[in-house]
Amino acid sequence: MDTIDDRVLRGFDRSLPMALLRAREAVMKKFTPSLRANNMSAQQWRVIRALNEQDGLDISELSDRCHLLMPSLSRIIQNLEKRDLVSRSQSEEDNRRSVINLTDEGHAVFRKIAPKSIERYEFITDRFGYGKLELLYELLDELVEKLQEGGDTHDRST
Amino acid sequence: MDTIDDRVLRGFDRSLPMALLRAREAVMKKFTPSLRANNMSAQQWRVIRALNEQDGLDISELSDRCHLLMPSLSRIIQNLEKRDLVSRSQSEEDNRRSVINLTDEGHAVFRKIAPKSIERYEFITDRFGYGKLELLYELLDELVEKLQEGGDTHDRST
DNA sequence: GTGATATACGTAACATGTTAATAAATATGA
DNA sequence: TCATATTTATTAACATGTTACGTATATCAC
Repeated sequence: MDTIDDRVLRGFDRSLPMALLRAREAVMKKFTPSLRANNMSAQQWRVIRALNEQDGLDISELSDRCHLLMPSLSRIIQNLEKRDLVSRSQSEEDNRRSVINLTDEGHAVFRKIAPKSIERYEFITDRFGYGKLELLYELLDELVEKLQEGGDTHDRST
Repeated sequence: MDTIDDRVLRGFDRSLPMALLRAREAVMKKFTPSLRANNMSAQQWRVIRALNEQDGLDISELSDRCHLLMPSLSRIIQNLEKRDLVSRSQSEEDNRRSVINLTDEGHAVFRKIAPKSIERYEFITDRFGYGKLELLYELLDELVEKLQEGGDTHDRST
């Protein structure tokens, strides 16, 4: 095994990205079947859920809120549109923007899946503990915040 | 906004999968350019890194350690093989298994990228704090453990 | 107003995620 | 031994991740 600069790279299975990935997989694992039973991917569900919270978002805002890149979202919207779960209209003030709305059928799908999502959250809170869950949220938020704070000056690629 | 069973679904941007996703994105963000500069994807790097830790793994073991599904890994190995970063040989005891080894060129790529990875870890530790980082690891591990522990009986899809 | 810039959205091309189906080798049990 | 089941790996097909590029509209500088 190669070592670098007299330092050793953190053990692979102890790396932060892997730990986060594993946690995400564990959290999603038992919820995905509920989605698939309704022909929904996790990403499509994110869009539906975001629109349920606030209807009439444009694609850029959806991209931000769902953490989906524009090209992915573009295809996802087309897919959902084809299935009549969302509808698209032109913005009045800015002709570049498309405004996306949840159709009645879209709302129906949301109401069908949401209880499963709530169940899952309750199960996780139950198993892991409310306090630890809140602590985890705080740590994750703080991590993101600290990594964004000005600089990252050791990398000039931006 | 629809509500379900008198309960409301946790705010979208406060959901656990999203928090984990955001954290992972933040952690990876400044490291990806180092990978791309060497024509490496994050997944390809995982494979290289796993093989550097222990050479001669078969594809199933790589799948476990890298958290890559077999079909993805199958394509990734083919890609790396084409670029002479890994080599493939047949297992003696079990003719179904392929044994994957890092080539000299593969080791060279590892040694080229690894310092950037170490830098990134040090930066994160510096910004976030060693204690908090360890606490985060513990919480993530415990979360995975608690969610796996027998049952998940509220979902019968397995 | 006109021309340069920036923004919103889309497509292209390739890599990966994900489920299903398949082939080949091995293990199991009658 | 032989049929059957299991394991290992691949491919197919489609959705998504990711970067690069194109197009239309909007904004800004002058």
